[in-house]
Amino acid sequence: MNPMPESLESRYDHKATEEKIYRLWEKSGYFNPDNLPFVRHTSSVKSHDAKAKSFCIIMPPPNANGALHIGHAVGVTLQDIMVRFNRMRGKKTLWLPGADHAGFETQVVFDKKLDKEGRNRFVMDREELWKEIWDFTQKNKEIMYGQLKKLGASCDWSREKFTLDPDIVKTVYDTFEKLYEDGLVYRDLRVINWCPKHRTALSDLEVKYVEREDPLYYIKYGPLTLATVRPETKFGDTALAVNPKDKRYTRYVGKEIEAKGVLGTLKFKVVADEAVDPKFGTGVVKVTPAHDPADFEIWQRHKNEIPGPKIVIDESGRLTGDVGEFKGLKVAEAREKVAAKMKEIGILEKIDEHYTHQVATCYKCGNILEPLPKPQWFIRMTAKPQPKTSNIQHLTSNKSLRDMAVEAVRKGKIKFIPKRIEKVYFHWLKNIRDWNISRQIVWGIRIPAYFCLGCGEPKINPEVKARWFLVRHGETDWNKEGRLIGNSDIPLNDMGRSQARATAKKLKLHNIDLIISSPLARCRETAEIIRDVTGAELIFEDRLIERNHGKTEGMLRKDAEKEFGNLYTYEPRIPGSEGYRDVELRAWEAFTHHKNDHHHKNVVFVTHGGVVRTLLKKLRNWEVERMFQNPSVKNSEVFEFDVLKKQCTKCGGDLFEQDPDVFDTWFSSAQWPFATLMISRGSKSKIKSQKLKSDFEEFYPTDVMETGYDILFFWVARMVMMGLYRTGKIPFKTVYLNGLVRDKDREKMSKSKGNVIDPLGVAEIYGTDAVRMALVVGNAPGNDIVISEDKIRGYRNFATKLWNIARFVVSHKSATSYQQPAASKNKEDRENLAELKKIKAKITRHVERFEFHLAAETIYHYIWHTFADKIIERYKPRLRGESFAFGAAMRPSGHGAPRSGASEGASPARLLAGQSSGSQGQKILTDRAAAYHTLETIFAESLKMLHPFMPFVTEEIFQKLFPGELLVTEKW
RNA sequence: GCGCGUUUAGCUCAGUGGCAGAGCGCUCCGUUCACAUCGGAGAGGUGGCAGGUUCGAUCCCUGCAACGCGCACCA
Repeated sequence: MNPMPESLESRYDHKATEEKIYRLWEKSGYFNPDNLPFVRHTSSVKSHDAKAKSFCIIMPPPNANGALHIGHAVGVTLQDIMVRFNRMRGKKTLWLPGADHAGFETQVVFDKKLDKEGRNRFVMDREELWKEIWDFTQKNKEIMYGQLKKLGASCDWSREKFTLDPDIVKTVYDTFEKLYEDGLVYRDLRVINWCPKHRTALSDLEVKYVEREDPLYYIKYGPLTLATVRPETKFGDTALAVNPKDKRYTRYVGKEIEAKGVLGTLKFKVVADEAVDPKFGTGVVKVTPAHDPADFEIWQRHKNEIPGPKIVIDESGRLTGDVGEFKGLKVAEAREKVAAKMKEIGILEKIDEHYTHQVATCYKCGNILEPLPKPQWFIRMTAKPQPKTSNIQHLTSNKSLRDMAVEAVRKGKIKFIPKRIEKVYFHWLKNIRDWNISRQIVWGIRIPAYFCLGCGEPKINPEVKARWFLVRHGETDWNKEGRLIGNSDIPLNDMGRSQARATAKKLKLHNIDLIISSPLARCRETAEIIRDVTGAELIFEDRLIERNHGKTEGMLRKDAEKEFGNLYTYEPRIPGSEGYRDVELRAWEAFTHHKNDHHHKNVVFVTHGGVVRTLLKKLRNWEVERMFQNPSVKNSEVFEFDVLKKQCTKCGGDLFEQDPDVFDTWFSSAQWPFATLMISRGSKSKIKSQKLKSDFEEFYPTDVMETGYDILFFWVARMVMMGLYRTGKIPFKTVYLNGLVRDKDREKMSKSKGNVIDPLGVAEIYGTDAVRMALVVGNAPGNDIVISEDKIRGYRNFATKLWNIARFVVSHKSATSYQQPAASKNKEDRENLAELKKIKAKITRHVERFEFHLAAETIYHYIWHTFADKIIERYKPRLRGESFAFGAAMRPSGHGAPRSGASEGASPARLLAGQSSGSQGQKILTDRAAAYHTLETIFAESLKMLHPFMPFVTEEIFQKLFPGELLVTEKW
C-alpha cells in the first residue's frame, strides 16, 4: 500500500520543482538505457507495444562557444519528446549528448573576444592560443550542459562526448587516412575562397553571395576590348580568352597581341575556351588564373599555351608583387586608382556604372572574399574510390560519396520530414563540387598529414616516434641594440629570460627528454630555464655555437653593413669570420650525430639564429638563396619536426613537418553518429563474454536525426556520406528538420539584432514546461517557428490549470494504490474511458508520425476542454455522493465497484455521516469510488500523454498522486 | 536563370475533399467550496486572385500575383 498522497500547494512553483525533479530522474539512472527497468503495466488503457527494441537519437552537439539559444531549445524539446515517448513505450532508449568544438565558429567568437582585449591571434603562439580556447570551450560546455538539464533533456550523461575527445579525434584521423588510401582525399593547388579578415579558406557552403552594384569597366587590350569589375587584378592577367564559336575573334585565337597597360606594354596570348559567354560584355575576358576560380580553370585547360597563376593580391587583401605604385593598396582602393590610371592613359573605353552582380562574401563577417590560389586538402565528392593499394577488399562501397548519399535517400532507407526536403537534398548533391576541408586556423583538429622534409611527400596519420625542436635563445642586450653577436658570451636580459620561460612552458606540453644546447651563455641560460621547467636532461654541444663574425663581432649591424657590405653570405667574406657554409657543415654534423643517438627521444636544440637558419636549410632542402630570403629567426622562436616510425617511401627520410592547418569542423561532425557510438564502453572481453551488444551494434543506425534545415548540406548530407563510407550503413533512418525560430515580426533571431529570446530566461519566468509547449504547438516540421512571450505565458497558464486539476483530483483521492480498476459498469465512466482511449490512439499516431504539434494540441485540448471543463464538472455531484439523490449516472448495481475498495477514509472531510450507512449509502460509496477511479485513470493517462511535452509538472503531479512511482518510465 | 515554400480570424500560426481551428488580443458576465496565472458567454474569416477536376474545393490540378528562402552563375 502506497502512502497517502500529499496535498498540493495552492500554486505550482516551477522554480522549486524543476531542479528537484531533474535530480530525481538522474538519481533513477533511467536516462541510461542500460539501467532501464522492465516496464510495468499500470494502465487499463491499452497501447500497442513497440516492435523495435531500441531507440536512439544522437543529439546534434551544440557549439561550445556560447549559451544555448531558442533554436537549441526547439531541437532539445522535439528530441526529448521522441525520447521520452519511446522510453515510456518500453524501448531501450538512448539519447546521446555532446558538444562541438566548432572550429571556425569558435575561432571567430574567440577572435572577437581577443579583439576586445586588444589582442590578435595572428601574433599569438599556437599552443598558447589553443590552450586558451580549450579552457574557453570547456567552461562553455559545462554551462551548456547545465542548460540542457534545465530544459529537461533526458539524455544519458554517462555517454556525453566532446568532438575533441581523443577517441573521437582518432576516429576522424582514421577516416581521413582511409579516404586518402582510397584516393578520395587529395591535396591540390586551387583558387579557393579566402576571407582576408579571418585569414582562412572557406568551403563553398561558407560563401554567401550578395547582390551588389559595381562599375563594369570596359578596357582596351590592344585591338580588343573586354569588360571587368576587377581592373585591379589586371596585373595578374596571363592571357585573354574568347569563345571558340565567336566569329568576331576567331582571327585572334592562338595569336599573341600587344596591349598598352598601366605599367607598360603587355603581351597576351588569346585562347579559345567554352567558358566564355559571347553575349556577355564584349565576349572577351582577361584570364587571371591566380585570382579567379573560373580563370584558374581556363588556365588548367590551356596549360601548355599560357602562363599560370601570377599572384598580385596577398592574404590580407592587398596588392602585392609586380604591381608598381599600387603595391600595398587594399583591393578597393587599388580598383579606383587603377581605373583612374587607365583612363589617364586612354585604355578605359567606358564604364557601366550600374552593373549588378553577385559578390562572394564571408558568411560570418560579410567581407568580400578574395579568391587566392592555395594548396588545400579536398575530398572528392563525385569520384569513385581508387585505392592506392591493390587491396580493395576493405572498400565499403565502390560508389562516390555523392552517389552513396543519393542512393540511400532514393531507395527510401533514409526518410526526410518534411518530405519536400528530399528535392533540395538531391538538387544540392547533383551540383556538388569537391569539398575543401583545410582551414588556416588554430582551433580544431589538426590535419594528420606530415610532409617529408626531404621530398615533400605527405604521410597520412603516421605513428610519430619523437618530436624534435629547434629553439633560438632569448633576447640579449646586444640583440636589442642590434649588435652582431657571434661567440661573445653575452647573457640574456630580462626580456630574454621571460621569452625562454614562455618557450619552456610550451615545450613542457611535449614531454621533452633531452636538451642539446650551444654552450654560449645566452643559449646555456635559455636551456637551463627549459630544463628547469621540463625536467629534461641537458647536454652541451660545441658545434652548435653561433657563426664567428670575425671583425664585425660586437658591431652594430648597420655599421658593419656600411663597412663590409652584405654580411649574410654562404662563403666567408669578413676577415676572420665563418660563412654560412662553414656553420652549416658543423651544425649538420652535430645534428645528424645526435639524431642517430637520440632519434627515439623528444629533443630540443637550443642554439643561435644563424645556426637555426642553416639547419632549416638542410632540413627543408632549401637552395642557398631561399635561406637568405626567409625572414630571420626571432628570439626564442621554436621550429618543430616530427620523427616518424616509418621512413618516407619516396626518399627514405624520417623527419617530417605536420600540416599546420586544421579540418573543417563539419568533416569531424560528419562522423559524429558512428564516432560517438563506436567508442568502447568497458572492456571488449566483458561485452563479448556476456554477449552484450556494443553501443554501435545496439544503436547504429540511429533512429532519428533532428536538426535545423539550415544545416542540411553542412551536416546532414555529409553525415550520410561519411556514415555510409565508414560503416557501410546509413547513420540514421529518419531526418526531422525543424525550422528557424523567428520573432513576432518574422525576423530571424540574432544577437546583433537584439531580438533573441533567451530560452533559459523565459523558462525561469514561466517554467520550462511552458516554453517547451510554446515551441511545439503550431510548429509544423520544416516551417519556421514564430515565438512570443505571450504564447509562452499561455502555456504557463495551462500548467497552472493542470496543477489545479491535480489539486482537485488529489483532494478526492482515497487511500487506494494505483492499480488497474475493474471496468466500471457506469455508462458515463465507460464512455469517458472509451473517449480517452481514442484520444490516446490519436496522440500516439501523431507522435509516431512526427506530428508533435498536433499531438501537443490534442492533449492540451483534451485536458483543458474535455477533462477539466466537461468531465470533472459532471463528476462533481457523484464525488459528493449526490448522484443518487438526482437519480443520475449510475445504474443500481454494485458490480462496477473497483477492486481496490475506496471506502474508508476516502476524501474524509467530504463523507457525510448520513450517507455512509445502509444499502443506499453503500451504493453511493461504490459509485463515488467508481467515479473517482475513472477520474483518476483519465488523469493519470493524461499526465502520461502530456509528459513528453511538459515533463516537469507532470512528473511532479504524478509524484504527489502516486508517491514512490516515476512517470518517466510509466508504460505509455 | 533553376528550384522550393508561404498566402486561412486583428496578430502569430495549425488543420481538413463534405457544418472553418488554436494561442494571444477584443467585448460582456462572473470571485460559491480545483482553478482570477481563472471560469462562462460572445464578436470576428467571400480561406491571395482567376480558371479547372468533382455531387461538393480552403484542401487536388493549371495559371497569375505578392512575400520569403535555397541553389547556380559571366569576366
